[in-house]
Amino acid sequence: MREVHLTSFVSAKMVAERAGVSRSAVSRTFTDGASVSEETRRKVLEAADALGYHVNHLARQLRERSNIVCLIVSDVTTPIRAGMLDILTRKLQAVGKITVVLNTEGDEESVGRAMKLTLHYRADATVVLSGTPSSSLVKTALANGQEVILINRDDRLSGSENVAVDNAMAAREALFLLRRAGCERIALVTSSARTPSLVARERQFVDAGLRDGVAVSVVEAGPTAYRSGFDVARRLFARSNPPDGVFCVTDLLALGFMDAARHEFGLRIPQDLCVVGFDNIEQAGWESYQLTTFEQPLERMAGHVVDLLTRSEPVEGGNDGDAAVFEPVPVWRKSVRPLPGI
Amino acid sequence: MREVHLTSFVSAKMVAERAGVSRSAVSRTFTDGASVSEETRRKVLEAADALGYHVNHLARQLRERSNIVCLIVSDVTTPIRAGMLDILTRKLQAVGKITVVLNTEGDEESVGRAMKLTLHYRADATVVLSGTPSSSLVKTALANGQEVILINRDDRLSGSENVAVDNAMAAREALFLLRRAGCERIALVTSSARTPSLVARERQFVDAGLRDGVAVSVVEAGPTAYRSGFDVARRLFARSNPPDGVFCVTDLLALGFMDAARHEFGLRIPQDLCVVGFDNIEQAGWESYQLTTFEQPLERMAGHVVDLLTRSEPVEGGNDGDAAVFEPVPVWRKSVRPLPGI
DNA sequence: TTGAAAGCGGTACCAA
DNA sequence: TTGGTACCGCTTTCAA
Repeated sequence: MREVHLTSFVSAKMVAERAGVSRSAVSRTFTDGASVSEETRRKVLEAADALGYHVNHLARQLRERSNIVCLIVSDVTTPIRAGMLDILTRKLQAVGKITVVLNTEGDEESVGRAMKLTLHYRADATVVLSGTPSSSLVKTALANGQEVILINRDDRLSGSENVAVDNAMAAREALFLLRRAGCERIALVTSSARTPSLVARERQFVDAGLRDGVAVSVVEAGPTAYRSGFDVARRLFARSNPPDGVFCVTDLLALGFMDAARHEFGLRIPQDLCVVGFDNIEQAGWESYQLTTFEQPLERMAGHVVDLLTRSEPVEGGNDGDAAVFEPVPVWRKSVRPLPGI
Repeated sequence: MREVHLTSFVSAKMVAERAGVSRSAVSRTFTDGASVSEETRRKVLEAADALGYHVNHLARQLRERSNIVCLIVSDVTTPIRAGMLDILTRKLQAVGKITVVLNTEGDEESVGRAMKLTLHYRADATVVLSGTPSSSLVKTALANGQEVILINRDDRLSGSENVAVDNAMAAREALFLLRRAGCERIALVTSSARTPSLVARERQFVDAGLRDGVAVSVVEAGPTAYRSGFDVARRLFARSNPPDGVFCVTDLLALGFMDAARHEFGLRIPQDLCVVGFDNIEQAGWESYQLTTFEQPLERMAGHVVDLLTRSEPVEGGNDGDAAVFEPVPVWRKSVRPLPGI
């Protein structure tokens, strides 16, 4: 490789000229399974290397798919989101797709803008991690031959594919753990972000309580964040009749809750208070927390997304079947008493 | 909007046909400052809406820039990286650019593959958050008219632009804090990932010690992670003559270190042990840690990146000037004794 | 195996 | 203001 200083991308034409062959020859050299003689191929590769040529995949897509996947997401700094993003980008890259991250505020308008961008950039697929796109935009996307995959948004939008985690199962199990530990005043801490999957966790937990004949008090924190969990615990334990067993719909809330309980009120966990979370973010395993929680099987969920995007024959006009739902796996640590009365 | 079911993107031609105008008219309708009559514009917009048309920005790039920026990054789940990614995607979107996230392992080969992708996808710019691209690839990128921005990689690659944080300043200040607190056995905990900026922090801290006449013992943990900090503390405090003041080159290391010191050895922080971190990730402010640290001014750094990418006249053939360096801001919390002997 | 030509979805220029 | 035309970089078909 020698020359530099062009200030603009080198094209196949330039390579062709330098190699003394036709543009077609250059193209063929870079498409597998095309017929080029060893001789031409060598000349082309040499010229390409000298010029620093790379095939323009965007021009290529004028005929085929773009291999672009858009990820619509908010709260990227949140460990669970960052985790999902990490795994998805990896797996997508592994199958030759590139990921455009569209960072939104999660509100309808912002998500709408993002959806339009996915259309502008001819993404093969849109994967929605947060927020809910309007159904008309989903329809447009599908009509344009784009796949739409919704993750952990339990609202079924016609035509989209859905992958989700089994909230009901986690909620039931969480209640079980708390009751087995002998907790008598059980509370559910939820967030002000009423996303479908948070709401599902909440409702299922309360319902499970109803079935068991235990009253669950529901308390709404602020946004899904450490600070919200912290603040809500300060409120709760400053009042009479505070809970002795809590299910937080998110690890982040749980971690904040634990910190306030311990450092502001001197509560011991799990002796005085049992806490269960959800997500199994890395911090839940840190020595200061050792939170018992439920892990979202991100790896498998992302794998499923990739499967959907790579199966040979995408379902015409989208999917109307059920969501693929994955079982969260319980992660037993130390924030819940193992046996009653201990 | 009515019809659906096309399974492939709608083009300007289709809109033109439906609206009964020429392709040019459609194009003009969607480029600002073009001259179209109200009447045609209306017809076009109507047809476009009915068909669900969106301009193909990828085709547009055949003539102009792509407005794609590639972010090369590893360890996305790490709070500091997630934070950078969050801010950058936001700010880039705000100026009409979209972000392709290229998730790498940080090693040369993986970064090299990513660099090639940025060329394939005709990115206007490549921003490297982790790993170091080979200088020949950087040269190729620049030769193709792409801007290359390196963040926190102190190795100067000719032609690239650099933005970094002032490691020397933080290292000096960290030592000052520890010494003022009366620490006598000072250690530096670094990671096995010998990235330029980690190495700089380490070297500068040791040098500052030398100047002050205090010996600093350097201990290398595993990769930059909580667990590494934890393990290294277990090793250190199981031996004679353990440190009483530690600068960890990363908050994540510091947090793990604190947890092991407290929970495995019963050490009190800051009474028995002072700890200083770097990054100011969210978790550093959590009640269980209250880590004194240095904040990377991500907001300003990202702002600078965007400035570089949006200035009207990019420097021909790249930049060879100095890096833009930003001062980390000290965040005083509770992991260091405020005054000697307390 | 090769080169010429057409077409992918746009934009820009030109003459009407 | 409008439509026709050329061209952006690439792949594919077609004839040689």
